[in-house]
Amino acid sequence: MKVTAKTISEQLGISIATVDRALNNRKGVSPKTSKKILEKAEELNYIPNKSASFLSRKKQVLIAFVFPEFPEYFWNEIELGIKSAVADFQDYGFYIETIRTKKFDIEEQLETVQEIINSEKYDGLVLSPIDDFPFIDIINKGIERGIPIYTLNTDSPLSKRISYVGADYEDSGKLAGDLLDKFTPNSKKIALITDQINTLEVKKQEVTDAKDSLKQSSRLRSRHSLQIKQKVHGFKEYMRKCNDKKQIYSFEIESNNLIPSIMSLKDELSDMDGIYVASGVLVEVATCLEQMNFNNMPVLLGHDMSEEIHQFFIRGIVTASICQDPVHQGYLSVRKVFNHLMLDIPIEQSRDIVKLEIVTKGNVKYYIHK
Amino acid sequence: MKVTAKTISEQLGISIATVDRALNNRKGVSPKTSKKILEKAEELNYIPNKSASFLSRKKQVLIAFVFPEFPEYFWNEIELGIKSAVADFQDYGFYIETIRTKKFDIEEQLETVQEIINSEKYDGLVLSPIDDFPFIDIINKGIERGIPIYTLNTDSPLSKRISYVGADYEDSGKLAGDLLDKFTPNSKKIALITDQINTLEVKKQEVTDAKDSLKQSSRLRSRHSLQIKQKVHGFKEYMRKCNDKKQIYSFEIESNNLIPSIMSLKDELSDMDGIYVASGVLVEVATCLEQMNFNNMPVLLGHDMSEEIHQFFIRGIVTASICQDPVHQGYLSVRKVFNHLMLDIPIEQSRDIVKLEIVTKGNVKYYIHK
DNA sequence: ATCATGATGAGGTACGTTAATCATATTTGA
DNA sequence: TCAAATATGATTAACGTACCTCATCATGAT
Repeated sequence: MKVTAKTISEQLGISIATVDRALNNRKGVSPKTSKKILEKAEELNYIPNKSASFLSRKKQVLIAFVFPEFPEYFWNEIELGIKSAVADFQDYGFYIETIRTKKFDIEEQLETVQEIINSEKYDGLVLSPIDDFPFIDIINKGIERGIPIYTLNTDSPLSKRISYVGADYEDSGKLAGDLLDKFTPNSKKIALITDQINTLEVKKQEVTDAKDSLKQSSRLRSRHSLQIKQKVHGFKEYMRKCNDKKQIYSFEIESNNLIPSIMSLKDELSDMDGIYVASGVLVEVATCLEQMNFNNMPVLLGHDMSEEIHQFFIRGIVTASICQDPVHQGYLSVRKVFNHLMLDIPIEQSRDIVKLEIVTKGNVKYYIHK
Repeated sequence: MKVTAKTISEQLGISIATVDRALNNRKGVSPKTSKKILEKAEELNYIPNKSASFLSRKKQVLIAFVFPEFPEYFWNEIELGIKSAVADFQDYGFYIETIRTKKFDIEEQLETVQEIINSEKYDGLVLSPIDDFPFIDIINKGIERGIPIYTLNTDSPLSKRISYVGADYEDSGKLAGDLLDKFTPNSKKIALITDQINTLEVKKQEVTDAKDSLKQSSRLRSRHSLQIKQKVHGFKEYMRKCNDKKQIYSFEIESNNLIPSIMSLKDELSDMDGIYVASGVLVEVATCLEQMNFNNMPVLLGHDMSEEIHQFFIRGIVTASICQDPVHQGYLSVRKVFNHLMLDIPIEQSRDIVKLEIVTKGNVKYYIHK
């Protein structure tokens, strides 16, 4: 019943040593013999025992995970997923260290990544870049120095990162359109709310050295993150294609002055039928909306989950939220790296797109832990 | 960095043999020494290496999974989840066989389970019972004979099954209420559609022998399955508590005459604002509704996912569906049994409730494979 | 003093794979 | 045809845990 390397060796009358050489394609086996062995392995459906393999190989791998501190709830959930994956894999000699950076501080994150690469302590790096462009160069340099780099939750698609695990934000925006459409069947006015991040202004050609992008700190500029741009594009795309009766009003609020800048929109928001908050300020918008206390409260839709948003669900202020199960996302990202580095499953520049899930009052309890 | 049994032995100056005896609480260790060793293990955060442990123990476990053939799409997805879990665990000597039974044939399923228990070939049994009552006795008998029995997707809560992995259907009905409420903000008339299954009429006291319930085959009767009863109860409960403006009209259709009995409801359905299909006949209801082609198509809501339902999403006939990610559910059930049987994680009569997920046209692609 | 009992140590084997060494073919090329 | 290169076999030692036997020593009961 159980097929081991010994089974193959016995059935073919070839020594285990040679079988092993063939299976791990080490030198010293003639092509004929090798072929015979591999065919037999196929025939018997031989699967090498991972436990024995790792035990024997005694390979140890340490991976660094770098992501922001905020939104706290979201990244704590991600960390839960990472932890549960580590529990599964640490027997195989696979270890992980997580390093948190400040949310909006792109320079700190760049420095942290640079330090990690320089330290040569880690066998791999998983990163959630705050912005895409400023990281292209540092990622590519790291890859060239032989350290595998992956992205998580946010991507830097033009870099040479090995793989991305996270959502398709274009799709996320489209789903928001679909939902708002369904929640406001006969209504017309929809608000789209976004805000910006502080990032480094970088043109691709002009950066040739990772240190360069650090030197450019004077050129900090506010703009939409890649993620927001994609959500907004998806949302508008959906509305254009599927629903030409609705009118979209876009509002830009100030990141460092959230509540006042939302409150100042009171008049505009008063006759909206629905509001879509594309960036991570759903709690703030909900807080303001509750204060405004309109006669006809608009449908409010946004992203992500937290204990606060939970409360807004219960009070009926927020109708629904679009989430990517962060625990699963964390687990998946670890698994991806494990497969690549420990099982030598080749990954060529890939994207693992996680599910978009719809959360309302009715199923929120499955999305809140503790 | 790495803590093994040897580390403990060296730090305490006690031989590995004794350390091992203490860690696996075998006899031959004085309480003092044992305490010292266990405390040291705790202090060093010693985690026995699963790989080495399983390799050494050479314990082999074979589990039988028994579930219906239909709905085909759903159970195929479950099987995918099971397979991926098996891929993770087979190195540890954990094997699984799946056995499919006919959907509505409760007698066949009882017989299959009896055969499995009698064969003594399996070290455990995971079962998705078609109905709850008829399985109480056979499960209890199996448990008494020492074979661990678990339920999956549908439960037999009054039996002594070790654990249940699946949804909370009461909650599922409530979520349906919540959604329908949100999709039909200003409307009044809601249809609730159900159908029945053929099951054995069993009173708890009267069955004392598993064979008895087989002998009673003449007493086949139609009634609502536990699952449907719970969904309907949850749905009505939600509507009662949260929305007294809506009127619910219940319709019972004939399981062996689906399409005609739905079509006969044409007049009643014509002025409904929303329809909730609580049992697994969403495709049939959607088919009929599309044919009826009302001026004001009602919002149609049901459960589960399939390629057919996908198509109805695209054509706008079905608005949303409430699902439990079947792949994950399958994976989870395997993991549960693995933890119990291989890691000796004690489970006392437990329920693992899986997430309820909302699927619409906007995120359906994440729920359809191939 | 003798014997049984239990605690402990020492040492070994096994699990399946990896990987090394050394010895023995067999083939290849000049 | 002989040396060099390559293929193969035989043997062995890890990896960390589980579990077995045998020897030793201390304790307390008789």
